[in-house]
Amino acid sequence: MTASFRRMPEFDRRSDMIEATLDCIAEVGIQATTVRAVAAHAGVTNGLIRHHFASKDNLMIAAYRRIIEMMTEPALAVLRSDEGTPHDRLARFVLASLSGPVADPRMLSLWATFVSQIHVDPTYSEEHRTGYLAFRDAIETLIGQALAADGRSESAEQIKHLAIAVNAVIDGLWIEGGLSAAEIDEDLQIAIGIRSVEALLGIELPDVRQNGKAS
Amino acid sequence: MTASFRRMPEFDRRSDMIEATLDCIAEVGIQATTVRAVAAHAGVTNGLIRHHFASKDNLMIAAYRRIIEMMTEPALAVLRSDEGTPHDRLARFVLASLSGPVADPRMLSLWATFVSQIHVDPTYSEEHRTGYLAFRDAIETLIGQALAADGRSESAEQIKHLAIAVNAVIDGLWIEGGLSAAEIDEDLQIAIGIRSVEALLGIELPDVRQNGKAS
DNA sequence: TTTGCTACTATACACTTGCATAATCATTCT
DNA sequence: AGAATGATTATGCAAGTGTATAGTAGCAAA
Repeated sequence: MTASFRRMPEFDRRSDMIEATLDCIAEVGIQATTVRAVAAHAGVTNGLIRHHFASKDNLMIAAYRRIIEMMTEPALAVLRSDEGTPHDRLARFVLASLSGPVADPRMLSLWATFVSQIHVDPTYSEEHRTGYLAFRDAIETLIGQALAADGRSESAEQIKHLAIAVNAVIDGLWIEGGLSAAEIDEDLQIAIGIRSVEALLGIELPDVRQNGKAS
Repeated sequence: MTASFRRMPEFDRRSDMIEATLDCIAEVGIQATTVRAVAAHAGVTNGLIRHHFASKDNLMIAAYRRIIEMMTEPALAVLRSDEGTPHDRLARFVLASLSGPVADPRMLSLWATFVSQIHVDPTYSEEHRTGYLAFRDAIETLIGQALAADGRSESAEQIKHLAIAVNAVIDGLWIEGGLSAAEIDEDLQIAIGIRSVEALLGIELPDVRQNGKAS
């Protein structure tokens, strides 16, 4: 007997499965994230996964791409938008990196899972590189603009070093938040982030909390 | 036919297997780190692992404990030693966290592997908490002493927030170093770390590079 | 040397794994 | 309506999984 089923557009089904994969990894870990477990989570049979993704590896890579996108998108959106002063945008960049879905502890589990694969499978390594460089370039650009607006004239290399430091604080706070979970207040975390960036760069940032696109 | 073997003291064999487990995880990932793979790496049969560790889970937990120890020991050693000024010790703490075996990219893979398990298995969660708190308390203590030495009088809460920020920079730089591997110079990484801590705390740190126990 | 202990090996078992294959059923095109 | 297409299910397989169990052999004590 064959159970009845609904047909779905290619794209939606793929997304469903990728999302189910992420759910599985976050909930039961990569070891228990089998093709069957993902299928069950997505409400389909395991055979279907192989139909849409040639192999489990492909599914995992697709899931990794999705995670990178979810983690960097909010912050990169700030870079793309030309609204606000450089200081404003820098503050919103920090805010975007430490709040919302990005700050979800679940995201840390997923990120850690894939990071642990980077030195194992070169495919992950490549995916990581792309996302990482985009993120740090964004910080570098924003820092450069903010410093320029203050009439400062750091060298390109100095700016790069500052970007590394700022990137590190953001990453570190993000991890700390994801690991300590409910223990640390998200608002406090953000406040520390803003204050740290101010200290690192020697600038003052406006308060951009909550209202994502304040003018 | 039974192959010949050497008997070893309980402790050494356990250490061997834990080390083999870490090697496996770093080289082939947690998925391929099977009991048999670990046994092969340690040069014993799989049955022996179960003899020394009741289950694979126990082996993994033991491996996690080992990693935590390897990662925090050098820095905590700085805290324990009473040599040098507070500023000196703070600088050496940063140095210890970003150099030597701790900075080995392999360490990042291992760390990420276990972090990805924290939200899955509460056992890992507990192990993590212990190590993490010890580390951040150490930073808090060192910062408090350094600020006091400069005649500053931050509140306990302010110091805690600064510790969170400093911890974040160190963690972030450590990760950045582990992921970018040979791309970033370790000395530069350390220099950025020291400079960042100086900026975050508004203090000046001595140069303690290479000579771990300079006066 | 003999005895006892247990670290250690060898083997097997039940179960899970990713993947393959063939049969179905929903949809679309003519 | 009828045929073609391909998304979807059902089922099976070979390899690999953690673990259990029985036997072997190194080593210490007598």
